[in-house]
Amino acid sequence: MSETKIIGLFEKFLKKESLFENKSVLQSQHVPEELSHRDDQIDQIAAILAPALRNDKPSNLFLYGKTGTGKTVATKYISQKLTEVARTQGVPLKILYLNCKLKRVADTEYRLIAELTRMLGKNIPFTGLPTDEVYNSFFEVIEQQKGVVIIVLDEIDQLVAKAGDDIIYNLTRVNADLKHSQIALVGISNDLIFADNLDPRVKSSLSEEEIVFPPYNALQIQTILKNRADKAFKLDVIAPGVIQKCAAYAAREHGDARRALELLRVAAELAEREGQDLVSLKYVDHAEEKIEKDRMLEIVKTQPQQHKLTLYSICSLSEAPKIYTGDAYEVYREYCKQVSMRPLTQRRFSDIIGELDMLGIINAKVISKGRYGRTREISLSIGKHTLPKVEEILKETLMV
DNA sequence: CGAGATTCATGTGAAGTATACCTTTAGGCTTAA
DNA sequence: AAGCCTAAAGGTATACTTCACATGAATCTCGTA
Repeated sequence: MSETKIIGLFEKFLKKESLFENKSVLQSQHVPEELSHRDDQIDQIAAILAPALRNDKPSNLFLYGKTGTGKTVATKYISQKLTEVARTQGVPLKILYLNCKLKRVADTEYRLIAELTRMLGKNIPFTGLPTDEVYNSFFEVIEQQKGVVIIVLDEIDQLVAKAGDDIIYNLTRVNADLKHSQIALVGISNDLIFADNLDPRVKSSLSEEEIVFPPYNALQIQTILKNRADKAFKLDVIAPGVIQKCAAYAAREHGDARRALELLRVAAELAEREGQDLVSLKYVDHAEEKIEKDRMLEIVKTQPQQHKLTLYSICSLSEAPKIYTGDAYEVYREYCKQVSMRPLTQRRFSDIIGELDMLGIINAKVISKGRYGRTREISLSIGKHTLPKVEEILKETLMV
């Protein structure tokens, strides 16, 4: 591309008016002024957490619901209001929000407590300290608050799956030793049956109160989208039917509002990039592909080397009708030799397959082939359009 | 022919090891009085 | 003498390995009809 051409492109970009009035309204972290269709839940949460304003410990709270049903946004919404009121009333109240899914941030006991302590302003090294030492620091900073601390643990199911439920138990018991402060837990889970596999003691203490977030239906998603679109876009840039289509797509997937918003935003971005001044229906389809692709690529990029190599082995077997752990491991060893990396044992390899499965990149289910043993049947859950790009990235970063 | 034993390939749990990183401590060096 | 830096010691979490045992249905075995 010649220089003049590039400059021409920039000029065109600047001349072209953006379709967006305020893009951040469509971002998933955005907390709107008004939350539609969640009045019941919000009232309940507010009622349960309200004692915090009188410096009493609120009940621990447990929120269930599929992804994109507004759990997180409702909690954040209430957190904002609560902290606001607390500040004006001079009540010492602290709300900590932490997403447990974040790998290498909050997926073990140590890391979780360390992160919480950091949030309260005391730095904790990533490793090296005894866990009870970290607990002590945590204790101290909590005690310094001299008030109620509400800890919101988003995607708590992920944490428990990886690190066990003692953490929660410990957290609920911390209160017994606190003199000047109290902590209350708010657990958020996408997994509806998660609590059933919990230690009964933990379960009873965590879910003193429970609130279920039902999925939105297509109509509700539409109103949500409309509300946000009005703020996010300039007048008349959305073709008729686009909002309905986004809502329909999302409703198909258990009423995931987050997904609907993302679809709308990405569709508009694509249209804008192509210099259109109208977001037409076809961009919604493109957006769906792009979102899927970006999500996969993001996950893949951030994997550690060994996981990448594991995934690459599976990719190169993806032509085969059935992939079994043993076969994948053979291929994996070959690649290890090629890039002169010391291969992991099959034991660990098996665990990594399990981890990749949890991430939703692959699908691995344990089957018994009777006389021919027991193994995992592995398949990729990467779409056709995305696979080449994924392989490319793996190849690049692995230098195969 | 059918119930029970066998078998295979790998899942899975527990315990041990290597590595990277933390704090503490002791010793040595510098500095200022 | 006090202050500062460095290196070693002692300790931890995490990722991984080693060892050992568990799994579960296709297949085999063998007694019975």
